[in-house]
Amino acid sequence: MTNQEIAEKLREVYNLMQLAGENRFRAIAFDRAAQTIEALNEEIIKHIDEDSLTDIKGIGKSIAEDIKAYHETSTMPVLEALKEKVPKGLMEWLNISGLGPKNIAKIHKELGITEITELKEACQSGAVADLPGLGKKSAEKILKSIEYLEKFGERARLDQALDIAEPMFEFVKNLDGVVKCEIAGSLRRSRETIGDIDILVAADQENTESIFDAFVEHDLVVEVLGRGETKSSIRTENGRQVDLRIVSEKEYPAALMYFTGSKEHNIVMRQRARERGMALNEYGLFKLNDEKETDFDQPVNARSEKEIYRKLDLHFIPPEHREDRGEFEFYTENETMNLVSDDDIKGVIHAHSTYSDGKYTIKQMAEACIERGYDYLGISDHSRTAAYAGGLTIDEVKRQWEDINELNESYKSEGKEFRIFKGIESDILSDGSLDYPDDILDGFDFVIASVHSGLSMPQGQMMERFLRAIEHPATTMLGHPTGRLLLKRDESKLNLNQIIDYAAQKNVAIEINANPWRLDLDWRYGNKAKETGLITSINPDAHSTDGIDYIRFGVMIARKAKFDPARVLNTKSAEEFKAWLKDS
DNA sequence: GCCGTTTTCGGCCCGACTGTTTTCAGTCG
Repeated sequence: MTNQEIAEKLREVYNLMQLAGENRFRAIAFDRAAQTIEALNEEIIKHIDEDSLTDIKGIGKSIAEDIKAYHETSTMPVLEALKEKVPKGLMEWLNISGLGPKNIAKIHKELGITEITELKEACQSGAVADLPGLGKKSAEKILKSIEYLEKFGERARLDQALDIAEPMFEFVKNLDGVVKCEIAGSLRRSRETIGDIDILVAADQENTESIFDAFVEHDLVVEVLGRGETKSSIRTENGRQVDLRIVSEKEYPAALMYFTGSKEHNIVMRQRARERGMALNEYGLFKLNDEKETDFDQPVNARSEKEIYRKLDLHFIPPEHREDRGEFEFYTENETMNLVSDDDIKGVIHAHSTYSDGKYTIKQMAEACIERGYDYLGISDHSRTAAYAGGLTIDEVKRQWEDINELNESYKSEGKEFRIFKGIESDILSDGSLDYPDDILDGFDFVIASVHSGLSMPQGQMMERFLRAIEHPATTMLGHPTGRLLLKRDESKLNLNQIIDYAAQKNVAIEINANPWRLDLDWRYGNKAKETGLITSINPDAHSTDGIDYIRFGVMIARKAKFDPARVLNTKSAEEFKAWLKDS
């Protein structure tokens, strides 16, 4: 039983409670408990064994009992009771934007339908529009949302979101009257998937009309979802929603903080303001009046996000860390955290060539690295078991080594500092062994051990497999530990906290696979990684020269996961990297 | 359902926008 599994169950309770019309705060308690458990640095099982569940903030007697029941019986009474009450199909309706729990319950109750296909029909037939409190426009909106949901999904990957957000941002930034402009929301926080895109603008009131006009007429816009005095929303051709919010220059810092989120971070910030006799909203920081209400006539002067944090006894919290996962404790004590940045990256580790399933030769990949200013390339093609990906036989490995030697010598003779390291992405076989005999493994400069098959093994077996791979003296690092593909394939069942502990102990790194489909190791394990001193490597897993640029996404995630340059292998120079490989 | 050094009961962040309403409920972030 993983933390993730328990969190999912609790979140299911939260969703079903909303649909059942349960008390809002009771429902929220389950959501908060889920959030807390996801952020734990240790396994929840430990708390069950030690009977210390209620020591965790947000978990009281009742939820502790639910968790224990689930541990013992694989069922949760509160969840089972809700499932009796709420039809399963309705859960999916919650993903339809513009349709919330109240109206879902109403439609279900009045029309007796439970499936999205039925909902679609009811919208088309006019049955939904005839319900009290709903109308023609509501039905149309629901229908359209379903269509987009079916076509594009609920969320987009980081790279997909940036492809829309960046041109949109450039466009808005340069409009007449725009004084300040930034991308806010989950994109500013470097989340691995994005729901919608938020752009914030500071402008004088007389210019807001024309800015909104230009925004809703942008080429990427296919539908205007809303247009108000301070906010407009549009949908782009690839189904993403973009919100543009315009505030005055004075309101900008508080608005930026507000629209950056996360929701959980904002809630804590508002609580902190209240504890200090102030109120924080998107317009600014204000004093409270005698009735403990926001007194808009008494603003507290704060001209930047940094100053708002200072007024609430905090140092500036970088957007990446605004998730209510320990940032308040850290930035009370510390002014900054040293975080890795793009400029720190010196080399490219984990790249494929035409020897296996890469599109370009080793030389072409190396040239692309040189062009981008990197000092070294670690080639790591697939190992022999990965036949589907052209995994290398022992003979091919030996030939590749010769190729690399030759290339390195030619760079040397040309007076170039650049060098190529010999690596392999070795499959971790089902019993946890690596994919070549030891004498071959010893010939590589580095070995990335990855799982590519049997991804859905039971957790116990999978853990044995991973721990054995970590133990192997040839293993330099683990590749994409969970095997997930974002929005497409789930993580393998793992106790990652234990894997991190063991890897750190054995001086084995765990990569942050920077491919935007993966972004694995997940940033949520950043606290655990920091605590254990785990080393990572920001690896593009490049299958082409363009793929090298994935490093950008990896750096975003590494920052979010609180990695400083010293704990990132490829911030080392080639010589330092070589020395580290020898020592480890 | 959870929480607490003003509290063990009574709060729990808060404002914009929309659609369906005649003053507000639902949804969103």
